[in-house]
Parts: sequence; C-alpha cells; structure tokens
Amino acid sequence: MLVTVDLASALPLFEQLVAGIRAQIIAGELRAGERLPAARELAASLELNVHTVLRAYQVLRDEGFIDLRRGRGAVVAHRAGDYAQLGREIDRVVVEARKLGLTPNALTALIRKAFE
Amino acid sequence: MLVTVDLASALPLFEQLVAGIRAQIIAGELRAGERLPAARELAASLELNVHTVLRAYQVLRDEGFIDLRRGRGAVVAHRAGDYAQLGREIDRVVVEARKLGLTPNALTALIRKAFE
DNA sequence: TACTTGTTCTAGCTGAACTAGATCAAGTAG
DNA sequence: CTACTTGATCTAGTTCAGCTAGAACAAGTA
Repeated sequence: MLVTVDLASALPLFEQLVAGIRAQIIAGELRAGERLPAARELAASLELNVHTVLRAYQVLRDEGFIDLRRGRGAVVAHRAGDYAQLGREIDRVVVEARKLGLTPNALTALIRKAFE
Repeated sequence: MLVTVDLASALPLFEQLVAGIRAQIIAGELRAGERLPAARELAASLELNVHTVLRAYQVLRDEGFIDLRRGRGAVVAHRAGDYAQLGREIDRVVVEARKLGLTPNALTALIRKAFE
C-alpha cells in the first residue's frame, strides 16, 4: 500500500492519511477483506507517531471504510455501492469550477453548504 | 446582507464568513458593484473582532470576489461566468455521494484530490 | 504462554485562530 | 484644507487542535 504524507501541507497529517487510504479503497486499489499495515508499522515507515495513524484508522472506521479489531488489525470493510458514477460526477463539477476560476477551497465550501 | 456565524463550528470564523458571503455572491443575492458593510461595522454586528472580518475580506479579494480599497470599503467585483450550471453539477454530485453514504468530509476530500 | 495490535490515558510542545489596541495610509465628504 | 471613513499593518496575549511521546491495558492470534 502506497501512502505519502506532506509535512508542509495545510491539511492535518491524519487527514492526509485518511484521504489517501479512502481514495484507494474507493478506486478499488484496496479490496474488501484486504488488510492494512499495523498502525505501529505504518507509523514507522512514514516516520509519524502511532497516535496519528490510529486516529486516521478510527476516522476510516467511523466512515465505514475499514474494520478495526485488536490483535487482528485493520481490514477493508465490505461496502455496497458503485463509485464509478461518483467519479464521473466529480470530474464534471471540477471542470465546471475550473472554468469559473474557483479555488479548491471555494468549491469545497460550496459543496459543503449544498450537503447540509 | 445576512451572514451568521457559529462559534461551536469546527470551521474557523473567518472561513464561515468567507463561505457565507461567497455563496451569496454566487447565488446573485449580492450583485457586482454592491457594497459590503465596513469591516468594523460587520464585526460589531456579529460580535467578532475586526481582524477576523478583515481576514475574511482579504480571502474574498484573493479569490476575486470583491475589491478592497481604503476609505471606500469592500465592493462586489465584476466576475465573468454563469454559476447556474455549477449549481446543478454540485447538486448531482451531492446526491450521488449521499446515495453512497459518504460523509461531507469524505466527499470534499475526494474533490480536492480530483482538483489537483 | 508469548506475541500482535488496537484502545486508552497522561503529558508536553507548537502553530493557527482569535482577540485587543494602536497606528498608518488611501479615499471620501464637508 | 480639514475631518471622517475605512482598509492595512504591527505587536501581543490567550486558547485550542494537532502532533509527539511513553506507558499500561485488552482482545485476538500462534
């Protein structure tokens, strides 16, 4: 599993981990039942604190993307739904936003408002 | 102009101001040339610090939504583009995300990645 | 039984966000 | 010219989220 982290980014480290792993699950690069590296292991390879990785794992669990159990580790959950259509919709909204010269922040803020 | 702020929100106050005003400009509720309240004035009515409002105004200026000049205040900028299509695309992507049980955070993270 | 691995707790550090007050500079209005 | 308005800039103190660190605990595995 390939996940990278940017210390200079404005996004919190645990959010970067969440985003990276979540994107891979949605893209099908990580399949249901597949096991993620142990938190201590991933933390060591990324030179992060265990707590940071664990927090990311807990967010992914809360969102339903993985299952966590002591002794067994983190496993990609079985999740219903086809993400292909979502990907196409996302591409379209990004194209439209770019056309209007919106910043990523502006677009995501608008979407967050529409989500309420 | 109606803008509200939620002290309990995880979003920074200045971001909430930016999002609120930006949304009104895009929705056409605030028109090009129209003047926003003076920073000191808006700060007083929302019980915020002037610096917080000024920061929001500066973000909106950086994004091209308003013009700022000393003595004259903040004025909605003339901006090309039709936002109706964007609104429809946003609605579609939100519907799709809801269908898949995604959280707002998950959706915005995916969009941010697609924007890169 | 020994090991793995997530869970929980305490604790300290850092930087962003917010507030506060003061001063400056560009523009407006009399 | 003068007084007022209003954004720009600077310093400074407080609070809180994020990150790190270390330890002990509990559920599961071999």
